[in-house]
Amino acid sequence: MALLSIQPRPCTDSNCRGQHAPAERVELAESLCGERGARLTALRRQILELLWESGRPTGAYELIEALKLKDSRPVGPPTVYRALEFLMAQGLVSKIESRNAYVPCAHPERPHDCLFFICSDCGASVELEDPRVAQLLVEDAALIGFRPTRRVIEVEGTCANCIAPGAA
Amino acid sequence: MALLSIQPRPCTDSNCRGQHAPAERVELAESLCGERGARLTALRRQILELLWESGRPTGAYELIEALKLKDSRPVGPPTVYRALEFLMAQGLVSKIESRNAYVPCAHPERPHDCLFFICSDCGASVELEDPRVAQLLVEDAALIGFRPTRRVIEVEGTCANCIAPGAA
DNA sequence: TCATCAAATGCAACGTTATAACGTTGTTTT
DNA sequence: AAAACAACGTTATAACGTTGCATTTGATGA
Repeated sequence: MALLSIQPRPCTDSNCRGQHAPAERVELAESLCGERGARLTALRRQILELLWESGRPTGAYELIEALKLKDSRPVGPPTVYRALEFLMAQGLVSKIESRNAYVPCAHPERPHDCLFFICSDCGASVELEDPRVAQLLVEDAALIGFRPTRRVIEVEGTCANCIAPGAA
Repeated sequence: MALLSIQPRPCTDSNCRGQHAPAERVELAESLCGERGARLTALRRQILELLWESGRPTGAYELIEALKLKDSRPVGPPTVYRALEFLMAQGLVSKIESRNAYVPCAHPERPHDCLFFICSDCGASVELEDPRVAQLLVEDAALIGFRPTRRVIEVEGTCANCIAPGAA
């Protein structure tokens, strides 16, 4: 259970290559929800924190376990899934479909069709924005008269760390 | 259960805009497996047929039901999942991750990183190839030192038929 | 302050998707 | 025939997700 190791996590977004601590990210979520009149309750906030602290796509049932450890509050699956639904609706979290797992979004402040690169070795995921890909998908959709609503782009493979394990 | 309605299915692949009947597609699969020394057994073939006949992403348990109806042979989940695994390994079938469902591939004769457009209304899916998207993903992966193995690109939305229901 | 209402959460049961573990069949090779 | 192997069958169970309803919480207004 690496869920409780609080670590900054690299943000490899094409527009932003700094480092962000979970706390910082959660604060941003807080203020965004404030602006929008959406309620980031204690539970929702806690789940978002866990996702930031995890550093890899995390399953709903893993979150349930982590919440049990964190404050001995037992939470059922519906509760967690509802919280995830809220977080996804706010653009704060995305689902990794190929893993049935959830990741926090680096840039919830703007609409985001992200690419996810997921390492088969270590399980870590990296989020990237590429407007060129988004544009091509729009064009391809138009070709067949298709009106897109949601995009899922996930690339599985081996991340830089796991290719060259010397450079931890 | 629309699984047993045998219909040709439009192939909207960027290189091929004709129509293909399921039988034709299964024959191609047969000959490909022959060349490769892979065994397209009765069960595997039957599942591939069902997928071509279905015309939309189809779940493993739906296939189990369809097999029951088709020849009163009861088949368990592991059997179906193994057959799907084989078909995917041969490039004959892809999994639609956002639906937990499976579709036959229009062009198993060559390696294929396909885009899938899935209609939220009618459930139909259309397969498209776009080398430009593939190329961008390769570039983006290189940017972060990532070595890709598998790509999942799925666009949900509304298909042309469901946007303009007059033109059935 | 208190009644009220809606949103959020708790809870039990259930549904769906996928795999583990182990046994059987059937074909090929020797 | 016996060994070796691939495919398939069977049972159970893991993993993921939802429904339906009861309860709590928190904002709003008389």
